[in-house]
Amino acid sequence: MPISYRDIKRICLDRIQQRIWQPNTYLPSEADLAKEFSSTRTTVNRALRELAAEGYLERKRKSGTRVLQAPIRRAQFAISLARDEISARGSAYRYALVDQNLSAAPQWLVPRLELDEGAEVMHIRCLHFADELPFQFEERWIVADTVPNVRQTSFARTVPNEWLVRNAPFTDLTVSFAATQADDIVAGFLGCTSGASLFMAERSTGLRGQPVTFARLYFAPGYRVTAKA
Amino acid sequence: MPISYRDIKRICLDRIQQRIWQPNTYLPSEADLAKEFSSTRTTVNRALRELAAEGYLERKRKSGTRVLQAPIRRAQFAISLARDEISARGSAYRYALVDQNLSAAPQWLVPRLELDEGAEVMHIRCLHFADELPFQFEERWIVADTVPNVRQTSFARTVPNEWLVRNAPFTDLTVSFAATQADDIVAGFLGCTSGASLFMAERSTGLRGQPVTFARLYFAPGYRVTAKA
DNA sequence: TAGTGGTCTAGACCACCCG
DNA sequence: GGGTGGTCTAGACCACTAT
Repeated sequence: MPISYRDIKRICLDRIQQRIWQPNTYLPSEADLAKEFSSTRTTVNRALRELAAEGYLERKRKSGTRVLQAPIRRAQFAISLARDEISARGSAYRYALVDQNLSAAPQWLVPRLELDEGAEVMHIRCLHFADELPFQFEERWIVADTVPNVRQTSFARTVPNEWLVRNAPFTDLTVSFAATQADDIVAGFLGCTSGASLFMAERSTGLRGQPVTFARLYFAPGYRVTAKA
Repeated sequence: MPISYRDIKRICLDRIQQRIWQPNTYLPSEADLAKEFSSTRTTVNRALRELAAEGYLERKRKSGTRVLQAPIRRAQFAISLARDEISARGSAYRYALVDQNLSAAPQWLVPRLELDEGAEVMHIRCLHFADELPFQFEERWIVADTVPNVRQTSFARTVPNEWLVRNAPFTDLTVSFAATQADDIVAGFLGCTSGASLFMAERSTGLRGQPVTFARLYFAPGYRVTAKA
């Protein structure tokens, strides 16, 4: 019964984590490992390639495969739809539109999305509730030239995020997290005190270089985002 | 000249993004695609496997390969050392210890790290400066039983994070982000007003189930973390 | 039961790069 | 120059699962 690349991967990871293979030292060559495991170089290659992709190893032609001192661990934060996040917590989801209107992009947004001066955007403000408590206040701008349908769309009953997934494919995504202070407006919508410290996410997407949408998501106090790596 | 799996991957990604292959529909089988590209199934397999890993496709035996409606985009935040983050911005880095002391773990930390009641921890408070401005205030607890060396270590000139990388390997990592309000102490160290809204990261690591360290990182006002996907 | 992806083998050529 | 990883080919068997 042949040994699988998964087995080889697991064995190698053990050796790394138990420091049998010391940080900053070189592994045996693929050919040698293949002999050791009675396998082929193709199979060993896949195991090591994946361990390198996961940040444990660095591979270079001729030099060989080296154990990284501090494994580069990338924490992944899944930025999902509010509905999914709330459902996953076992809470009831409700959406509510605050208002929407088509107008020229605000000045600060122009450089941010690399818009043309005076480009039309659909501005939407809305709320996401978890068990009838405000969970997230969302402010979003959708570029009308890139997503023409948006001019005729009412978001009274349609969640902007979910509509976009179906109607505006994107290829580029940038997400950032920051802390901010609730102003009177946001505080009102989230039902918190003005000046409260809020977790904020900003998300912009584009389609092959063309700007699609920019969103600011204000989370109710106490929110945190977690990732295991 | 044979076609590479990268070429195939790029062509397939184009077809997905241009909706030539519609969301929720099935791709031709690997064997058919291999014919189309005058390649082999092995090569096509690698291309599709990677696209699936990146969240564009879902693959199942017998059913085939399906285009996902909303590509699952995972934003990756590299959690790096303060020194690296500050250097990357082109600023000068400086470290300063506030204090350190060995004592019993505070009550709230016990369940958090699944410690034994009364376990000894090294408590460290320190600062990271960028161009002489406070950048991050760090409060950290290192479990002495898991990392015995810590009892004899002075962090006056040694950055805890960097020392841990060399002396305490870890296998498990949890990171979370939240917003918090600066109390008087933190405000003093960061040179901001008390009550300011701060971005906070919490990071705990373990070694095969054993707790190693827990850290709270308070960033100076205005900090944000960004990821492209 | 049949079709599809998952994986392994055995061999080959090549690109890169250190000495 | 020579060793190492990167990749492709051609073929095979198997595991899963829809029908």
